[in-house]
This record gives sequence, structure tokens and C-alpha cells, in this order.
Amino acid sequence: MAIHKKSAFTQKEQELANFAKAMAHPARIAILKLLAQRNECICGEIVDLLPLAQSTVSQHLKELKNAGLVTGTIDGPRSCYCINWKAFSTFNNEFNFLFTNLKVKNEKACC
Amino acid sequence: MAIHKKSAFTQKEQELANFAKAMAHPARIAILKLLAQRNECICGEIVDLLPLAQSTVSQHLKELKNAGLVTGTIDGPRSCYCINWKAFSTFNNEFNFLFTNLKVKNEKACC
DNA sequence: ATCTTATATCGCAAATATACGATTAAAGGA
DNA sequence: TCCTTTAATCGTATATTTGCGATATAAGAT
Repeated sequence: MAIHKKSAFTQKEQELANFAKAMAHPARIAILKLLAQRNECICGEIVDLLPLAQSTVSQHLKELKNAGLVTGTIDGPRSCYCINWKAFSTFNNEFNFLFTNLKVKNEKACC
Repeated sequence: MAIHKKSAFTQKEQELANFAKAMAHPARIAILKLLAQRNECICGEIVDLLPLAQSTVSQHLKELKNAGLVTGTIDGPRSCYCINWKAFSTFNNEFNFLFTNLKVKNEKACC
């Protein structure tokens, strides 16, 4: 069952997994890319740039926001999203620490 | 529905998403960590180190293998897994290229 | 006050993922 | 040959994700 024994794992393991989960969909990667390629928030437009229904995009944005990767303010009929670089690089560092640093030491083909 | 309109996104977006998906579970993060912290493959033992049933661990390993993050050889009743550093750093570079490089240019708090 | 526009939320259907017990398979030892 | 050990696979229950249409909401325009 999906009893999700997440509590059996460490805080960091769960954090990294949640981060990965937030990125585990091409639509969300695309959204993050759009946000990253601009120097400012994107207010509107996002839906027009994706091949998905408005409600679907809104849901993806919500997930990115819940994961902390994106910040957003709702301003009446107009919303405004941008990447939360701080949280983003925190996770990136964690990721690199866990794997890339070790890579230097190991770099060895076994099986 | 989960009609997964993945085809509507670019190859790179899908690749990154698949990579993230493979890491999107604390158990798989834990497995990767175990594999990374050693200088060699882990043959056996993995199940003992995780709070999950043998069949569940086997399934997670299979997913990591499918995603290309882990290589493995089955040697009769004994299997042998280790991290595929090559694929791993390819993805890591892609990730960094997409986001971290941009970060330097942007670093700007908006909303 | 009503209409328009942009976006969030709800409700549902279908696909996927998670977990585990049971079973299978395959090699080595008795 | 039969038993043991180790790990993959199958079957199944349940949870979560994905996607969309319909609806709600909220601000601005008319």
C-alpha cells in the first residue's frame, strides 16, 4: 500500500525527496524554466505558454509553491509568480553535498 | 486524467523530470546515499539497512536502475548494485545549467 | 450594478506509485 | 538430489498524481 513510510527516513532524505517530487513532472520543469529565464516574476501569461488547461497549470503552480520552490502573490484577478532562489539553492546544495562531493572520491566503475 | 501529456514537453524537460522522479522518494534517496558512501558496489545488505520489505526495496532498486542512476549485475542469488556516476553527473549538470547558472544573473527578490 | 478577465478551487475519472506477502528462480552447499 | 539463501517478480490493496471541466472568486472596466 501507499502507506508511505516516510517517517522511517531522515529529515534530509525526506526534504530532498520532496524537492525532487516537485520537479518530477515535465510541466513543472517547464514552468520553473520559464520563471528562471526571466529577470522578474511572471504575472499571467504562464497558461498561454503551456499546452495544458488553466486549472491544471494552476495546480502545478500550487505544488511548486507548496514545495517552496516558487513564491507568489495573488493580486485580485492577477497572480504573480517567481522562483524562490533561496530555497532552490538550499536544495541544490544539499543535493550536491550528498552526491557530487562524494563523486570526486569515488569515481570508480564497478559493476 | 493522468493522460500524462509528456509528449507536449521537450526531451530535456522530460529527462530532467524522470531524473527527479527517480529521486522523489526518501527510500530511493537513502539507497543512493548508501551506494554513494561506499567505494564499491553493495552486494546484498541493502535490504537489511532499510526499514522496508525485501520486495519493496527490490522494486525501488529496479526504478533506480530503469532511470539509469544505478547499475547492477545479478549474479545468481546475489545481486550487486552501484551508482552510475556518469549518468548521475550528466543529469546534475543539466540541472545546474538550467537553474543554478541562471541564478547568478537573476538573484532578485520580487514577489 | 453588471460584465469581463484572470485565476483558484472543487469534483471526478483515470493513471501511477507504494507496499507487502506469496511465489518463483537461480546458485551453492549438504 | 534436495535444502538453503538471496533476490526478482506477481498479485493485489490502497494512496497519490494528473488532468480537465465546471464553478467560485475577486478586481477592474463599463
